[in-house]
Amino acid sequence: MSNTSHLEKLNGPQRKAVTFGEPLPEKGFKSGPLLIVAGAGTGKTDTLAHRVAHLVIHGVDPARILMLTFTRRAATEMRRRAHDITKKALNETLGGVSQTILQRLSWAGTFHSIGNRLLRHYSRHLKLDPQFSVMDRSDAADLMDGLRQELGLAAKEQRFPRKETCLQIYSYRVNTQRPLKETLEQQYPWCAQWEADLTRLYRAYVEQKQRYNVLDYDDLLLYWHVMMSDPRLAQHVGSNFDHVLVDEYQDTNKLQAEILHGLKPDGSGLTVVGDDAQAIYSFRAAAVENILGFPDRFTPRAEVVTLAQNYRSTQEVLDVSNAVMAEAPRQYRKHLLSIRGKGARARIVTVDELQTQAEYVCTEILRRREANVPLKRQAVLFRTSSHSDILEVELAKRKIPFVKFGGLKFLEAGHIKDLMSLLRWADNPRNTLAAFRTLQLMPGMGPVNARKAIEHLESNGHAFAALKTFAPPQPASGAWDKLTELMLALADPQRQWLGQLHLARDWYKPHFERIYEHFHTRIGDLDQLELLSGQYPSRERFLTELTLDPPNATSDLAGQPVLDEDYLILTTIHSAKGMEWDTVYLLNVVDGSFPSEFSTGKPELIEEERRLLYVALTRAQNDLALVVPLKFHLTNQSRQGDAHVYGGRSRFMTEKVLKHLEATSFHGSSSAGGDNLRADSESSTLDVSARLKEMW
DNA sequence: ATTCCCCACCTTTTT
DNA sequence: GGTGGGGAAT
Repeated sequence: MSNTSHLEKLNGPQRKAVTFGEPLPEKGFKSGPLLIVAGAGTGKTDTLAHRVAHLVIHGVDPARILMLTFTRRAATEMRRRAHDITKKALNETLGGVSQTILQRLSWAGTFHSIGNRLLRHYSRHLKLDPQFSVMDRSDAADLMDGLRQELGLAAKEQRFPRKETCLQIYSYRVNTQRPLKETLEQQYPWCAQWEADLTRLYRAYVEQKQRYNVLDYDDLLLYWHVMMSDPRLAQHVGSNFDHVLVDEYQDTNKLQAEILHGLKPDGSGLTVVGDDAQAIYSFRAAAVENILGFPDRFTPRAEVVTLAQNYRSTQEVLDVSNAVMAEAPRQYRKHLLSIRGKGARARIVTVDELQTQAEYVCTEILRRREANVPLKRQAVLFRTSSHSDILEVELAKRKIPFVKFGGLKFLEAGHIKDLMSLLRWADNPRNTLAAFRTLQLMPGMGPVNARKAIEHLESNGHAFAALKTFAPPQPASGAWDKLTELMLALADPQRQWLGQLHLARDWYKPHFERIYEHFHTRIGDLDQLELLSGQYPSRERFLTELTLDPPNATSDLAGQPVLDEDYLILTTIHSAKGMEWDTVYLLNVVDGSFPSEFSTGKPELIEEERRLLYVALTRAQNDLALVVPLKFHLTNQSRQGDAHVYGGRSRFMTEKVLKHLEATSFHGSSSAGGDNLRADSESSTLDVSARLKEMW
């Protein structure tokens, strides 16, 4: 094959990973199982994308290439890179690309979203109604809570686990495929006494979901998994794909590994990429054993290619990262080597308190920007979403635009859930959870009447026409007739999606204004939701994809135009994985916050925190600053109280690590004087009285 | 049966 | 600052 220009920029191991296997005589490409162990910044996603391009060049149908990842953000990135690189490679080797080839490269996404697609497609083989709704986490918790009350578990004399805990246990047990007893003993020992009750609860939970025709996140994997445990179905599903490529393999769990195994039992065409040092999802039942044990799952063993050449960061940045990992008791000997040379020394900056930290970061960001590093090339990372609160205020004050990833819960807001419920119900009349919420939006409709109405509908085969024959309580009667009309309109299969959200909003408006005291502050969200709805081709796609892929940044809510401008990135470390920036600031490098106080109990949790730190550090290309606020307000303490702790630099900042860091400190305005005011005589004088008059 | 009001609790990380 | 639970008023 002379078509090799796409390989030119790759190093040896990368090229080996990209080309592993052999072209088939006619067209197509055959390969055995392949594991790519790739340290941070070694170009793993790029390598994966090049491999996709390589397959396509050799005539593999892009529609028969399945690309899976664990997180949404990685899925987006993988899709984008695969698309770009394939396009480029095809242009160079074949002298042109037909757009349809690229469009066929559509099987790329998270395990959950691909699961959703496959389940809807294969639903009739699974006795599954393809109109199923996908519940988000809080829907699932609501459902769990209802059953918890119903079964009388809430009123135990001894405290029964809370709904979130119940759900966590359930999810962990499902994703690890281990017995409940074992899950309880090892992960939730304080709940071990409730094994029998929990089993009862979970059985009811599963039954209820089936009755409502709803699936939770775990079900998307679980149903897929069940589908793959039937050899004939598994063979059928697997035969859709010649190649399966998985990114972030270290974060997959048992269920996902078994799904892969079912898709490609002999490992043919299976490529997985990962880095054991970046495993940070054990709380989601991720199993590092997946990646460690991958080669031996197959006979002959899977090929292993290791990438250690780091393209991203300067050696100074890598020195710090290597030093942190070197202290992990369980040694991951992977010494990252930069091809970029030494670079600037990474800094550890001490500030007196959180406000100063915010000021320091803002000051530095602007300074870097003057040095021609645009805001987009800079990022602020933190352990927990709320850690950026104070910084966000300061950024707003200084008019520095930013986008925040992770933590934000647009879909959790009550008014969004109201509207989503209404649409979910219209989309899936059996979705009683959605119906229950929607019905109670009307005045005079509480749980009891809502249940009556639902029973009435049930006995009429869930036809919305039956709403007409139900007698609602007096205060609801007006709203009731309008709801009947609305639901019939929305349920009409002829009705196009465009405009449905607007119809729903019209009905919702009076209830919205009655229910929420400060409804004005919430109207913007409804506008956003309506705007967002226009981006989806159908109601089902809107509901499902918004649940699986919620707007993850404040920017998504701030509207599109902002995205053309320069903006700073704020992100949790979990959401930052796979990303890179010129300059990275890491907040709160303080014990209790980093590692998180919730993780200080068990050694393996501490180790995960260490890997998390490693992920954070290795995001930086050129400039890295760790910020250590000395006076750290305790979260979770009494609100008015000024409780705080002093000292407590992160335990990961040992002598050996500090050796690679330049220690400095920063004094902000608040530490300058006792009265907290800037000694600043230059500020222009204000004619206050004139200003006040201007207002009228 | 519903609604309203007060109080406790809250905040890891993601699909 | 918001939400969910519990209890009293309507």
